[in-house]
Amino acid sequence: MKKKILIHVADDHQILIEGIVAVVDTDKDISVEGYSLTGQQVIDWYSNKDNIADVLILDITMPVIDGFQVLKYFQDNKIEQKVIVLSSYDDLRIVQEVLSLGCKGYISKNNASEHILRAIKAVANGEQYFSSDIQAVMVKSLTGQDVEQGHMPNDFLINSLTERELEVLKLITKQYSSMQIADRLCLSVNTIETYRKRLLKKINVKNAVGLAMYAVKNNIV
Amino acid sequence: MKKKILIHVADDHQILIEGIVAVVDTDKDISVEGYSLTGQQVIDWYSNKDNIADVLILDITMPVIDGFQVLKYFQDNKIEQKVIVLSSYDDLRIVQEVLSLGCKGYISKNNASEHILRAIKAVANGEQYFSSDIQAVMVKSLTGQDVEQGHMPNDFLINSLTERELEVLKLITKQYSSMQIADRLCLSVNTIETYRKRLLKKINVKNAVGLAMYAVKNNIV
DNA sequence: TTTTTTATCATGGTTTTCCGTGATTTCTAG
DNA sequence: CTAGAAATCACGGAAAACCATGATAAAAAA
Repeated sequence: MKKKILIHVADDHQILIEGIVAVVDTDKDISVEGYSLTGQQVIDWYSNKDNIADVLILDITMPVIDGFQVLKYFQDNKIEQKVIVLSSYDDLRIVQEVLSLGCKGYISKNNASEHILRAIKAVANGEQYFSSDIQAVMVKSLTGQDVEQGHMPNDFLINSLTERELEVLKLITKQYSSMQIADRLCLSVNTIETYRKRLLKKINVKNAVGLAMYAVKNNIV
Repeated sequence: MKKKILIHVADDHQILIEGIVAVVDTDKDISVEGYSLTGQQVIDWYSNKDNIADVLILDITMPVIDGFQVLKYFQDNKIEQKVIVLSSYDDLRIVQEVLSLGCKGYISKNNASEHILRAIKAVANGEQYFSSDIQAVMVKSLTGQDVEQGHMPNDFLINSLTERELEVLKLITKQYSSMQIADRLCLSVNTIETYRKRLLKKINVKNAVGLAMYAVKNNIV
């Protein structure tokens, strides 16, 4: 008898975990080792025992410590964990980001149930796996087509923002004016305006609204 | 033998439906009649056959036609359907909004699995049901405490925005300037500026960023 | 150590947003 | 029928955001 593939599931919505468990239970080759409801729990688990799971199913959107940070934790601590990211967003930048953080598969929640079993088996087997809609956006971007309402020519990812830029960005989303931000951070207004300009350029949006939308999308807020 | 409670589940994430089915299947008094993956499917279903489900589990966040619109459809067509709203957000305004649209229960996805069975039975029985974290925000608001980072004194709900206002708001979130919006809608720039001002006042935010954040929160975008 | 990045500030000019205030028309609900 | 939304437009002024460009010091990386 073959050894079962052990998976660990991390998602802040318990009900979604139940869904995955239900689907996975229909397959005799896979079994759920355990689950985490927060990013912190995942990190705790991997810091205590040695990793037992063959594959980690990881939600990106979690409060406090999100999927990105969990992946960074693995990277920083040289933990070689096969990870499949589960996300509501089919944004190419997120895909790029998690891939660069060493994740092996990416499936969209929209059609998770039909892809998850194949994804787990593929990744456990050392391959990569992407659900069909994610493949679609990847192909689109390769063929130069517009992806996600049209601002794809950006090499600029979340982590290319510096601490300060991120700080300013957050305050912008709180509707602070440049002057208020300057006061808050004890800096010159000119400096803040410079950050604004840089953010606009880096993120490649037209105005503060674009920055806010970007911040939301990448759950910076 | 008692009759089973029939439920219908609507959520755009298939995997979440599987989760609910898995949980509900553990209870002998409830069974899942069917499910919908889009708001349109829900409406279609209720417009064809006569309603068979005792309770509808409805996700608020769905593309194109969201939960709000489904509830409005019921209201407009005098369909008396017991509905439990399932949401990722514990924002009081959303709770108020769905309640005013005739929904009988509201549970947060965060702890859906522990509340869903009780919620279904309560609602099927003509009662109301709210998951614990939702009750918490309701209590907070009643005791006058701040709910959800502090701007709760607004009588201004999503539906108090007119069609035009909503249209302008959407374009603002797409980073259009007033002039561009005017062009797009074939209106005077002055008119658009008027809408901007009205939106700021109604929603009670400082600037366009605030409008964008509001739009995101209330999934207008 | 040299180069690059980050953080900081500045000047001057253009565009856009924000604010107050008020007016007309059409449509709708009392 | 009439009062009130809703949609439309206008003017003038203040504030804020956006744009271009460049500079300096410290820290980090190569």
